[in-house]
Amino acid sequence: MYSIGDLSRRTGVKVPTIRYYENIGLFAPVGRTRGNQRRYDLDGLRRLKFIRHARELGLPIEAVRALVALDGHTDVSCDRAHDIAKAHLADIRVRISQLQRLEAELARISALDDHDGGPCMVLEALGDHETCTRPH
Amino acid sequence: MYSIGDLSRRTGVKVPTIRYYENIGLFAPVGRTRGNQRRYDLDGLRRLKFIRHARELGLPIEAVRALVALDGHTDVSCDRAHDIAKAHLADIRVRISQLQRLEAELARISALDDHDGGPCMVLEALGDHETCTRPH
DNA sequence: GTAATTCCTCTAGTGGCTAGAGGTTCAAGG
DNA sequence: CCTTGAACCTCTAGCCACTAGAGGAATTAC
Repeated sequence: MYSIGDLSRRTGVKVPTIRYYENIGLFAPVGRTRGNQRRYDLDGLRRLKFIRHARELGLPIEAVRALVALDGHTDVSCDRAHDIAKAHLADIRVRISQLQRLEAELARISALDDHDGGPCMVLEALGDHETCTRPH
Repeated sequence: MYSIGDLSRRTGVKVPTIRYYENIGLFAPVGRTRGNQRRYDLDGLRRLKFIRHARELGLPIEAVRALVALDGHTDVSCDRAHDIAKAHLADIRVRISQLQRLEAELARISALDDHDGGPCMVLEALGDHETCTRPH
């Protein structure tokens, strides 16, 4: 059996975060000691690793919750997991596009040369929507 | 003079957000009416447009605060604005790289074919850090 | 036995808003 | 002028996913 600190060291998930996951009903210990300390088994360790990895992939907690609930089920669960992964992939692609547009605009602003004694072109560009070369 | 609703309609910044900006000391009205309503002048309208644009560029509030404080100052402020823009650009580039790595990993997972009656490979890949083809 | 470490619960904070409750003021229309 | 609806006000709390710290109990190592 593992203590919460054991799990934390083995998974990289912090102790308060493990407690948080229990509070939101995502991940529970198998039981408590007489001294009220949480104890987890090997399956708990495996599940926390799953949760951590899914979080690292950027999946929101509710998606992770859905995935955890699918564990060990049928082909229906496989389709569901597939849907979750694909939806998340699409979200990430949208976000990348947004950031790339921002990058282009900031690169343009950063490249402004303003050492001719006039007003600060960088400051004006940072605050002026009309000078944007494209929507962002 | 503009009311808060006037400003909101002219800038696209919501009324509660304008109040929030006042609460955090970022943007204040020039005064109040006898009925305690906020009133803003033309410079206020210009400043809120600045703030909105900078936020849309993804700059954190504290960076926006620093930029607003630079308005109308010397070459020193120009250098400072330049630094803020370049630092933010670097942050965005880091974030894009991170997301692109995530995208690649999720694309790999989404492409897994698992209809041969075995365990769900998508679900396993989503939860298993060891199967990652590269760090993310 | 003692001291240090790890555990516990609870509260509140982070950033940047957003939502809603309950009340006041203002403006338009009859 | 009166009524009604819209716009204004303050205040509290929530969103998401943690994170930090206070104060105390349990466990472990020497």
